[in-house]
Amino acid sequence: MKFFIELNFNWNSILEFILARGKVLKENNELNYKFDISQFYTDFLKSPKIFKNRDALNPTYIPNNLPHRDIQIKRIAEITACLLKDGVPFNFLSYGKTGTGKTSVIRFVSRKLDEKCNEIQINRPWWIYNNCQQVNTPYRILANIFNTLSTEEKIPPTGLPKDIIFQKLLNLLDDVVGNSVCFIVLDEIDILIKKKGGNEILYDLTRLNEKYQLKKSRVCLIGISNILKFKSFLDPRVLSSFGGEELVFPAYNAEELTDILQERGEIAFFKNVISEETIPLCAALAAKEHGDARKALQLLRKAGELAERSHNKKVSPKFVYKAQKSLEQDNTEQFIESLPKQIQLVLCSIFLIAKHLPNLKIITGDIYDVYLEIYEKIPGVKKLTRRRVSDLINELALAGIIKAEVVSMGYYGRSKIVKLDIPLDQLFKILEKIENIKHILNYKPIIAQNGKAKLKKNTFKKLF
DNA sequence: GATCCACAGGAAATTAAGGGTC
DNA sequence: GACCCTTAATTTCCTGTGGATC
Repeated sequence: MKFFIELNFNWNSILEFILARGKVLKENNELNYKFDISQFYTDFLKSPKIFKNRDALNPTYIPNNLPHRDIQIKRIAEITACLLKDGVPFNFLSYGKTGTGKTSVIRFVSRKLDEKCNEIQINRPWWIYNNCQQVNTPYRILANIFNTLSTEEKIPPTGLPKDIIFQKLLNLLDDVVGNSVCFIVLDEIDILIKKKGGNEILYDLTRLNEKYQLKKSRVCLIGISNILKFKSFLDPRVLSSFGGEELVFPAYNAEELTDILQERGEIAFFKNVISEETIPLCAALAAKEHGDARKALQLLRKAGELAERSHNKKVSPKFVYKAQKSLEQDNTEQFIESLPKQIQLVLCSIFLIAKHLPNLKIITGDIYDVYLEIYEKIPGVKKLTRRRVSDLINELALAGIIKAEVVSMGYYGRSKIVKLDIPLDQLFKILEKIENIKHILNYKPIIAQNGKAKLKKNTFKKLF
């Protein structure tokens, strides 16, 4: 499809071709092909066994050794060690980009600390993990902590006043945690802070020990963030509660990622399954993406699975390249399919303009106009305002589906120029799979019907 | 230098849904 | 059942933007 773009072919004819071809292939497939699941399992069993422990490549797997994180492990061990002598560790913050081992190091230290508590026969601390991307309202954070500690009573998703839950939590902490410490780990804490009430709940949690006078138990707060500058959003009172304790997790380089993959590979695969060049290649590809160890592990796992499916005994570099392509496609497809209907409609509006007017600079006003033309074609979808559609465009840009750049055209106003960041044909194939959307894909927007893009007082004329 | 355009985007208000208490 | 509470999604209102044009 790349050469189609370069030669500037007419998209209508291309899409008609794709549609027609797709239809023929589909019909042929339906007539001649039947998937034999029993045979598939039989064949799968005959394929060489290459995975010894597949879970070792999961991001949640904590190995017995974490390479290149000794400094951070030592620092957290120093902060938390006082617990072994009846002390209360300081609250602290950890920073680092995605896949730099922040959560893994904390889980690793928590496991070692638990083992030591068992060894010297003192009460083990509680560890409560809260990912603020999923649980990010004050109410839900309190409910999550309560529900983790409580085996009987559970807090519902909504309904109770916050102060009631707070009081229940205080009682529960003393009952369940007893004379020990409860570590509350707030992953992606920056998301919480940007939300209304985020600073207040942090303030309350950091003051549990003093202000609310827990009788027996103690609480220690650990904040984890991907954003180095997030402290600027913190309330000074909250910031002071973290006592200046901070840990930075630098990104891994290719050599460090190679070491990590080497160790995990030995746990995950049977001996001599991985080609010599495979691990350095995975490491190099992941290092390009900000040294993300999670990506590197995902790549190695997918490469292994592809080799297994094609009955190969070796995980060679060709499977790494295939895995990379497959992961990118899978992620985009899954993401778009899981989007709410309204945002899918906005994306569909952009698609229709790009399809029918490939040379047009797409602006927010055009997108909204096309959105107004198509939203009624989907049952149960109500019209959104321009303001909301503007936010949805931003969400698509944030997800990397489109590129959006604010430009000023002086006397002709200010708008956003939007460009698709994935190939048009790939987007077509994804949208075609969405039940309520697929029938709109052949619609021709009014701006394409009369051959005139939005030109208010010749606005954006110079952009053509 | 004032005016204008077409929005961008922040903040507060509103709405609907889910749930609890009395 | 009335009322209270929370949440997420959305609307409404508003100010800001920045460079071409007047």
